[in-house]
Amino acid sequence: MPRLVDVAEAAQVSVATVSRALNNSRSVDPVLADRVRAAAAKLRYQPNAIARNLRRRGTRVWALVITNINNPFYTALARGVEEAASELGFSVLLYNTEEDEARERRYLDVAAQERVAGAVVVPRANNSEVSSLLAAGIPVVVVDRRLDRGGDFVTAASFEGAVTATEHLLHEQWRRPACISRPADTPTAEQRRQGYQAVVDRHGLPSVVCQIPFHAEEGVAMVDELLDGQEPPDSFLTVDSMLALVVLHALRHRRLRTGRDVGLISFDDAAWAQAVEPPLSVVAQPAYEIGVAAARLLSERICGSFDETGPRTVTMSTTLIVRGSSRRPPSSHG
Amino acid sequence: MPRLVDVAEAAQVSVATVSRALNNSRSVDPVLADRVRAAAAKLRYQPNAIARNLRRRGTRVWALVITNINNPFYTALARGVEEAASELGFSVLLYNTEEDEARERRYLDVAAQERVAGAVVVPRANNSEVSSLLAAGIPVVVVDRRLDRGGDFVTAASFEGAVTATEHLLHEQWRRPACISRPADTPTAEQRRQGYQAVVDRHGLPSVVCQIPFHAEEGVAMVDELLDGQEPPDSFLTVDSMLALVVLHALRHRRLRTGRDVGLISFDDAAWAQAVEPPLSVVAQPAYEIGVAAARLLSERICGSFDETGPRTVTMSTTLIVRGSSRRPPSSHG
DNA sequence: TTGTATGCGTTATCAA
DNA sequence: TTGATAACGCATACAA
Repeated sequence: MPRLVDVAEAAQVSVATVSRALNNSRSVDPVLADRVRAAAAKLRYQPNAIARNLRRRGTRVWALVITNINNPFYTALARGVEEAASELGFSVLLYNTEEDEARERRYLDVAAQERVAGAVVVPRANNSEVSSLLAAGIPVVVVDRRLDRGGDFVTAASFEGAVTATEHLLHEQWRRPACISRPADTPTAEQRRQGYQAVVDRHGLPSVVCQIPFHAEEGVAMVDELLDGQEPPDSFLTVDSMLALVVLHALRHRRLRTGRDVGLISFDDAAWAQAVEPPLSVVAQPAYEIGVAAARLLSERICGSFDETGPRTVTMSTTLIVRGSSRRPPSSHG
Repeated sequence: MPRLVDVAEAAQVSVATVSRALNNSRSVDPVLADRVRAAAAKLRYQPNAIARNLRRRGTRVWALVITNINNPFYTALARGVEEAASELGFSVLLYNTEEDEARERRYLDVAAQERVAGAVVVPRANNSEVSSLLAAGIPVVVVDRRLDRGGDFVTAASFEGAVTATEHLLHEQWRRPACISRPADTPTAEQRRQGYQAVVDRHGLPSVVCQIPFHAEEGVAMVDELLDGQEPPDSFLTVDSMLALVVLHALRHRRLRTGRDVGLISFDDAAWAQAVEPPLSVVAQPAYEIGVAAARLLSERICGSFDETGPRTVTMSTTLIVRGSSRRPPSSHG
């Protein structure tokens, strides 16, 4: 690969002039600049980012650490981050932790070693450690799941969304809603569970919570168990779209239909939500916008415009979208 | 951030020894090595990958260029690439082109400038240019969509998969299958269309092809138009799962039911395929495995073990999974 | 405005 | 086995 010196030689100028011309920094004679650009083009010169980074003491790369790339919520978020990053001139390193602590730790260390300019992180749990980044002076924007000690934070209003969803179920006259959630150390899932709990408590209804591990094959079996219980739930709030699929699967086995025999509402407006019959009611999160917002905060921190500002929190509101799956037909009341 | 010299000072040795101890290269006195490791730990030393890369003249980073991160097929593929890369000690830069030529070009240039060790690329079209990478001596593994001039290539058997799917539709006694595809410069979509075409041609049936742009809002309208035609199709083969959603949407409007009024089979076994009623028949592609295979080829090229070997092609076979949506009930024959 | 020369933090070569 | 030192390719301070 051609280097700056090669371009300099071809253009009959010094490396400094080439550097200046190519980075259009300061004043450089238009004639020389043209000669340099021509030479660079002819040689197909691509600046060496490694050397540039070393000299500038910083990369143009962000780390994006997510827990599950198969979850459409996170891919939408990733799209937002990547798009915003790209517009700001940053590349994005993708790290998929698969909800695994060891992997998360390793990835955060690697990101620190790569000297990323900043990181957007969905922590596995609320006690995850982003200190290797912070200690290196690398700004971190925590996303989706709150962190005990982190930097800026962007999330959706999980508690409120769950409250709205649960109240909606009750309003539809369902009387035994269950909450299908995730392990209790998953901040967002836990907040949604609490929102659900607050509502059923207030109505003096029993709380039925099922916490399904992320990698569980037995998710369907766990819901089955619930349905086999003495007083099975008559409706469900699932805290992510993959759990909605689990519930739908369990219901199908028993020929139970949503929007008639049981109620169902889920977090996340998945692409398929309107393809099932009846269409799935959801609490939609602005996943893409969350990603973009995180990117904005990160870029501000990197520019140093908010050096003295403490951690900022951006909470996006969720949207209740009532479709068919949560409705209770009049005939089945009581 | 502490540097090698800081560790050296703390451990009372030279930088060379620190470097050797930390990279456990060559022989270094166990006592000194311990002292070095202790000092490094105490200082929370994180090696500076930028400097290391400059010195070693190469990064431990791959570029992954995909066209649409919202397509579950590509996220599954990305997961495969990322996971394999991580095991091999590489980080992955994610570039999402959104099927946009200019973005693709820009991303490939940036990747070249970042001096990635290799790239896994889903080209937008068959005339996409990966030359900026190849010219830089960066190995490229092309994935999913064939490229006129590229490196190694990993894909699924699109033509054959489409043949199988179309034959299945005919076997179920559907008589006017349509192919819902993508613009003709999308290699994989085009191969699937050709597979479909080969079968209908052989049976003397009319070919009904609808090419829906990637970002089209009017997808549903285009399918509507098909259904409004003089002799509307009685069944559909969609070349990706997002098109299946489009068709399902159009059918719902007309209260047409798959597996009864019309037949439907789609490429890609999306997570929701079994959640619709009836469950969706699909031609499954091993997306994750394609990603892993691409990673393997790339790593072999990087190691230089296949320097003299010409471009290799790996074709994974697809799997026909017949569920309910493609069935034609006996009552509706003829 | 241009050129020379230095240093960014490592690794690797070479001599001790 | 260890240490001093020279690159790696670029950006910039400084001198011209």
